[in-house]
Amino acid sequence: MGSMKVHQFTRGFWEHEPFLTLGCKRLRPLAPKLPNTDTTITATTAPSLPFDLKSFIRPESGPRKLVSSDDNKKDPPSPQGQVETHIPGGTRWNPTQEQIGILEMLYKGGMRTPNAQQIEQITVQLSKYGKIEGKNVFYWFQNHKARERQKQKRNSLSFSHSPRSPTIHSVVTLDTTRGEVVERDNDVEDSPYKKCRRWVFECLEDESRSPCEEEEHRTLELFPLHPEGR
Amino acid sequence: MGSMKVHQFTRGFWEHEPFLTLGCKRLRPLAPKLPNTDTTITATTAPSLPFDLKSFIRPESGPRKLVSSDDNKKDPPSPQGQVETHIPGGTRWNPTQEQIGILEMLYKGGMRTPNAQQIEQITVQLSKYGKIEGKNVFYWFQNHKARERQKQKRNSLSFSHSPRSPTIHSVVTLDTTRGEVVERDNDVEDSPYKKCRRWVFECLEDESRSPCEEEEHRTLELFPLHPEGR
DNA sequence: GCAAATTAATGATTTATTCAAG
DNA sequence: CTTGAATAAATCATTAATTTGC
Repeated sequence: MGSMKVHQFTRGFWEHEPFLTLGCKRLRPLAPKLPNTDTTITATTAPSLPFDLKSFIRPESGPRKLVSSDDNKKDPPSPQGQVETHIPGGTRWNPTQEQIGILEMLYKGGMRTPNAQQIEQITVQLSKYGKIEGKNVFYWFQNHKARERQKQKRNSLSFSHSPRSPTIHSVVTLDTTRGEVVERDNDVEDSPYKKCRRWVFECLEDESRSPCEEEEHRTLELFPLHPEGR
Repeated sequence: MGSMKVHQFTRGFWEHEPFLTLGCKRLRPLAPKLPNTDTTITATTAPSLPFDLKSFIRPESGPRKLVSSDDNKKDPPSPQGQVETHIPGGTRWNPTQEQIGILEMLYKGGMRTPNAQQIEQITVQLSKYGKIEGKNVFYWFQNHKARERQKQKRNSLSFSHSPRSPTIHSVVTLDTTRGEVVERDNDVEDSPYKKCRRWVFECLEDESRSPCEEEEHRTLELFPLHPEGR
């Protein structure tokens, strides 16, 4: 991955400029207060401003965003259209059986919304079984959570008719008493799978000690930060 | 006992809308903020890595929450002496005027959902005016877009009054002719502001133009920064 | 004049919905 | 149809700006 090099130019900032008021907004009705009326704000702005954005903006090699429709103007319209072209060479993640297995394990163990750090760890682990990125993990949890939820809702909603058909899974599933699973790999550490399994439970333990319920508890733990996008 | 979600109801209803607001945006807080060093804070501490994953990962195990006892909120009001007590990366981004200005410029220029690359660039630029991370940019666009939308909806909903007092401002200037905004500013190119403005528009141009270029925007390994629209 | 109490704004997360690859 | 991916809407949480009572 070519890490886009960005050499930082100027160390010195360009004195903050008055930054003329462009789009004004965010006003408070009751604000009879002036901003900094004081000072004409440093007229001393150094003329030397080596600020070559150009190198950043258009590194020749830099691929650009692409918008298929040319006339796709900005402007107010397009509430949400935002046509885009699809990713060229990028295919979507195709999880392997192992990966899914682990993810489900984590999910059943109570993990719902891993934070950045956890995602990273998970990604590292899962990458042993196939190509995967952090965002895949992130999305997986999002989707799985949502879909489990709607599945549940659907079920509870449909039991007015057929008294039995669904009756699926219920909570049972895998017995997540981690002790059971973990106990066997105390000696052999070579098997990546085993290692991973252990790691998984460690991870779970780390995150949520007890909350292993189906309920959608509001996040018990506030994550300080989150991944960039979603 | 179903899990009942308590509705907060603290949302702002009041919203008196003074038509046409031409005030200033985001006044400088009168609060304990340093008048001068305002922009220089965090100058040296920031690692100059343009692309540090750490910025995307949680910075550190910052003190979260740390709620005081619930008995009474009587927090020891720190006297004027030393106000700020927590700078460290535990607080949320507090944009400077310049940053907001640029972001709004971009927004008005049509940018709505910058991709990873763009976010990265923007972040680099904005970091010249204060501490900022990619996710802040990302969130800003999300929020701004959403709030502009609801504001508009609110407006269109309340146009039952004045038969003709259309809030004209919709289309707002913006002329992508690179740097030629409708400012009466001047022609001097030395102004950092101007340079910045040019950069902004280049950035925009970058996005809305370029017919099609295959690329591999996998800039961010870890988390989704919505590489492409859908 | 100040600082706590209020209130409006907005940054950050989570949830719901939608799109499209396979 | 299933499900990865992405966006929008809703919500939570914290901060800045004002009001208010000394």
